[in-house]
Amino acid sequence: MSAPGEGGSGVVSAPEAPLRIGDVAKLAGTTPRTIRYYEELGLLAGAPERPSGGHRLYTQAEVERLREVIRLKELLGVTLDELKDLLTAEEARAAVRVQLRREDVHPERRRELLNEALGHLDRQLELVEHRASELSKLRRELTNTRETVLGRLDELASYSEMSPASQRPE
Amino acid sequence: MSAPGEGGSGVVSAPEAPLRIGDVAKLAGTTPRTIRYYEELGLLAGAPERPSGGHRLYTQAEVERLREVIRLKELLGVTLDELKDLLTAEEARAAVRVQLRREDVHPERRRELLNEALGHLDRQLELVEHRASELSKLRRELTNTRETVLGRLDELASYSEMSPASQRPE
DNA sequence: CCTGATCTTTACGTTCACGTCAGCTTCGAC
DNA sequence: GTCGAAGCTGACGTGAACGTAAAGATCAGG
Repeated sequence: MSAPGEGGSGVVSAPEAPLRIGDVAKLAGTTPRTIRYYEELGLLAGAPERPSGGHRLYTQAEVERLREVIRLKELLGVTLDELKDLLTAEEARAAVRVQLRREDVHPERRRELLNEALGHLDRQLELVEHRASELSKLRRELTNTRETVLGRLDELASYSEMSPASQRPE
Repeated sequence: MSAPGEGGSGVVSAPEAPLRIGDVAKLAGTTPRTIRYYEELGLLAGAPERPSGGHRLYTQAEVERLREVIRLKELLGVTLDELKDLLTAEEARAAVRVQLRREDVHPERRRELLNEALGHLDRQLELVEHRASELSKLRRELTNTRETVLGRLDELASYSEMSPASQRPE
């Protein structure tokens, strides 16, 4: 995906042609309205780039972000507000990463930041793991029932073998 | 939970004192309104027992059922209508079980019923397994990130050891 | 039998997560 | 520069899943 060598000008590493809201929507499998809504809620950090005309412009990264938001929404089954909190924490972590890039951060502060990030991660993990385990439980229950049904079918087949009377099932 | 030996009369195996809608709601962690709503949608098979006054009466089994409905709703993240379909299939399977109890069912018919049940189960399993795997994926991603952060913290600790300058973190 | 708590139906209100329409501006391609 | 497609900002509409209020009937205990 993403054809290389597009731009006529000699800019290296693909200048990432700016995407318009409609394109982003299609790429993420949603609608412009939804994107604006998420932006309004603060889920998508209202595209700061609004050159000349008021049209929103996005990069591929924003598409990934949107995809992630949608994915999390579906998987976690939380409200958009709750999701916002989670993502805000996520962004805090990203900010922390930027901070940590610098070498002149006091090691003490470094630890603080890392521990904070750890806390956020653990909160999310708890949520995810709980749901995951519940789902696994349900899955096991269903597979068990399935096995039972299969067993009954086998049993039925055996009987058929023994009594050649009711052969030819179809 | 559920204190044994309650009834004064000598009826064996607990006659299951009939529950009223408010009790059921509390036991299942929801509200009467929700129960009536589910009943209206056909998710709960509108309590056929309405002796004398029009008040609904339930058994413990109905509570379990309600709990299951709520559980599935949360875990599968489907609409109540979709959930109804799933549960209807589930009930079809229950009906099949009753049918299968009888011995005078033609083996051919038996197989049909069992295969039908299998189909329903497989549909549900597909749904559940898909979600479960997606969630596991997310869980893995989060744990990985967590490991990375932990690594950074370790790294930080090592540095502290090497340069005794910035000791005493607190 | 009285009374307060609980239940009944009916019906309108509410929140979430968008859909949709209106009126206007902007983009892009010819 | 013209013109249709796409975007913009309100603003109102909508379906799902209940909440809530009203007006009356019923139940359980003293």
